[in-house]
Amino acid sequence: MSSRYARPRGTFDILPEQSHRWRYVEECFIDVAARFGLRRIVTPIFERADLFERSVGDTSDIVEKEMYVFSDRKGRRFALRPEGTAPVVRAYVENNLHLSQGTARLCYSGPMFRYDRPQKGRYRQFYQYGIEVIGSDHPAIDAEVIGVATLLLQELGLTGWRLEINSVGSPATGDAYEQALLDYFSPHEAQLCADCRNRLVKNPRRLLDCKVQGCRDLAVDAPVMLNYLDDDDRAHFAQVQEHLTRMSVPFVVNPRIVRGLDYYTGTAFEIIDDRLGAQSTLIGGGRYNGLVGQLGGKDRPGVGWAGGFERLLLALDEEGIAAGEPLRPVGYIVALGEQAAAVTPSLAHRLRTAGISVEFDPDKTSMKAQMKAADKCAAHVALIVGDDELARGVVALRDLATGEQQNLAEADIIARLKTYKR
RNA sequence: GUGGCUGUAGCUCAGGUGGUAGAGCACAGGAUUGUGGCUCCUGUGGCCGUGGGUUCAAGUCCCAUCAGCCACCCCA
Repeated sequence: MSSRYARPRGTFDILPEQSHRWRYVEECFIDVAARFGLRRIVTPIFERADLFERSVGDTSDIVEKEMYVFSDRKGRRFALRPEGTAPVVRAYVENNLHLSQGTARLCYSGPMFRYDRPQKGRYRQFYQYGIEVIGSDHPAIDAEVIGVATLLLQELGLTGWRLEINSVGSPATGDAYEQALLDYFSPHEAQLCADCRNRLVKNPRRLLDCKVQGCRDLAVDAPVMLNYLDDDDRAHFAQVQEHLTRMSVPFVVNPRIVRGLDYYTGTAFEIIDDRLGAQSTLIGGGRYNGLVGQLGGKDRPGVGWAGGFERLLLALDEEGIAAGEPLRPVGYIVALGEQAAAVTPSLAHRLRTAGISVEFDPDKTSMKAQMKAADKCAAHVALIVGDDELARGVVALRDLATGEQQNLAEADIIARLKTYKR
């Protein structure tokens, strides 16, 4: 149970019995993304620490207390990436993608790192998949981006989620709104919980979704962001909704949605599954029209989202969806006697060269043990080779599901095995 | 960073008030000299998370620490 070197807190091993599910889900994501013209981009797992400090916001929890920061041998400050958008935008700017693509459509997946207290659906090294579309402010793009997320969930067979959308406005209207919140809540400061008193100075919008009853009562009559949007933002948001409706993507407007990262502007959305526990956000994202310019590029609008693989798998568990199948060999070679054992490796290699998956275990010698192993690895057929078969130049091919068995010359085996899936 | 619960075999867990460990599953072998799944029998497997303390004696009591789970916070 206790090994000398335990894995770091908040990390996990993906063992073979689970790894096929991860692969399945990732392939499903890539497949859906491809239909939208989203092409894969891969960025380093660590970046200059200030990339995140500037983009995500240096007063955000992420950079204040959750980043894995380290210095290299020359004293440069780096951070294990806590999120995917800033690195993608950095790559967009650095490689001048605005010149080669009209609107860049990108997708990515990989590990992210956040020094959080682990709990259900939250880890220190976790895996995200996400998309970013950079170069257009058109509301159709917002709707399309959201559509990628809902289509993915739909194709995975998931039904227990809901889409909530909001518009958080531009920096200017956002500031005005936050001031309105302060004006509203400040007189009641004494009635707020300790966390909310802190939010008052740090992140006023978070006052809206406090879980403490007293704060919730106050929040009921608080100013609503949507009333502070300027005409452009309001029209944009309305069109996003229109497109979603025409796309038959069900959504609810939730004016309380807050995004935790500073770079968000305009459309914000979350896909929530309440069965996942406290960490119920399956996918979250929104528009970030100032970020590209802020990171030194031409001023280009962007929209995107990210989702957590762990939470997606949790949701699949919740709905009893298998998500792919574990690897199983077509054939398992059962070698009886030393003569057979001597030719088994080469037989296996010829079959594998022909594209057929076969297994055998030279450490098992009894027929019983080998047949059991064939059964356990779920092989479709057992290829039995003993003295009789060797003498006659055949292999006994036993279908493990039906029990039917026949002798075949090696030349015929390959054609026969190819009739089995995988 | 805060709080609650929990750490005993590979896995899931039993082990009143302290007397140096057990089950089921899994695994291995056998019943069945070359035929798996089912059944039965047998067997392997344990620094009882780690360190310290109390005691003649600690899996059991006390302290610390690490880890897991869940929640707060935050977010994917």
